[in-house]
Amino acid sequence: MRSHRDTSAAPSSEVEHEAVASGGKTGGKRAAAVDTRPLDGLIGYALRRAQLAVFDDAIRALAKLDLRPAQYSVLSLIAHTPGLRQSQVAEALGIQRANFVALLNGLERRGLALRSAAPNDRRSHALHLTEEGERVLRRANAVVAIIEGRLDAKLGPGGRAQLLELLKKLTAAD
Amino acid sequence: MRSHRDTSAAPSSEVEHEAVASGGKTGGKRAAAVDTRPLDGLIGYALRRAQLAVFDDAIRALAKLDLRPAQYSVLSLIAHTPGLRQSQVAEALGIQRANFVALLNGLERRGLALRSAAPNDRRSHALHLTEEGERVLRRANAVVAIIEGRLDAKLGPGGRAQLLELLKKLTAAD
DNA sequence: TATTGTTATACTCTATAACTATA
DNA sequence: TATAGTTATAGAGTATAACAATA
Repeated sequence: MRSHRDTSAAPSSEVEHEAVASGGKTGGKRAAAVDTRPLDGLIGYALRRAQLAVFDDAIRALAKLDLRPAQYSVLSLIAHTPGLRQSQVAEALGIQRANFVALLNGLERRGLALRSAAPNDRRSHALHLTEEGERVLRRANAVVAIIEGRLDAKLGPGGRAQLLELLKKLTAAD
Repeated sequence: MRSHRDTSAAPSSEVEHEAVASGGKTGGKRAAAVDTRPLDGLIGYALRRAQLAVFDDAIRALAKLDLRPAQYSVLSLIAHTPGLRQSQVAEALGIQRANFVALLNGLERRGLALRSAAPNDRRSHALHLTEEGERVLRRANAVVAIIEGRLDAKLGPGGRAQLLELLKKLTAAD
């Protein structure tokens, strides 16, 4: 997608507007990289860019199983604790229960998860994975392991533990 | 607009709840926290939760200036490098140039930024902040400084530099 | 009365195709 | 032909109100 841009060029604050008459067709008109230093030091900005970069990868990889990250997380939680109710899963993942309905409909329509009667409350549905759901989840777990492994390579030794620790501090309530 | 609900499908199999162990403690009105450990170790998941938590705060704070994070980042870049063209700013922030139009329209309508004639290319618009835009940006910078300061308190000494370093590694192209 | 699942709705964000005017 | 800005549109994601069944 993005063509490689070289030319770092010194971060001079003087911007040269002229030049590069750019009449050339095949030529070398290169877009000078915009100076993003005003934002680079912000945790919020760095966090957003990193999250987008990581999810870009994850979304593409999981798409091969026709799964989106949110669907994967739902399958994962249900598999680990069968019988969870919709509200519980939705709240744990920060999804409004109203929006969780369509998400679960999709998983159920594809035969990956199912709603069954909850034991003590006839308002609730207990959630379970089907055998197909378990199979898809296993394949998804393998995909995720590869993605996370690539991130480890980028982070270097000890990087994962360090990063998880720091992110946990940010996520904790005030 | 997805109003059609799934009437078919749903393997409607008999409700087979054999030994619905109910995950352990049934009863009790306390909302037992869902076990999210299957996800907690994932960089992707931790990154998303942290980003949402941080932005939740940032969105609320910037809303007092009627600014959203994306608008703030645009004002910030234009202020630092006046004369940037729309495509440059959009690409630097990972926004499609088509979507950047409405964003900039909003800033221009409010008198915070303006499009002026670009010197060498009559297709392009050079972007600048108005004086009001500079004023709003200064107030926004103060707001952002407070937010980032709160994050520093959570991260502890050295935490910011460490986190920025790790996030940079994740954002870098392969 | 309160809660669970549900529907409907609206608003933001994002992605893509196509147009225009320039280059 | 290619590029900058623009329009239109569609798809996800998200937030809120309201309703029926049940607690």
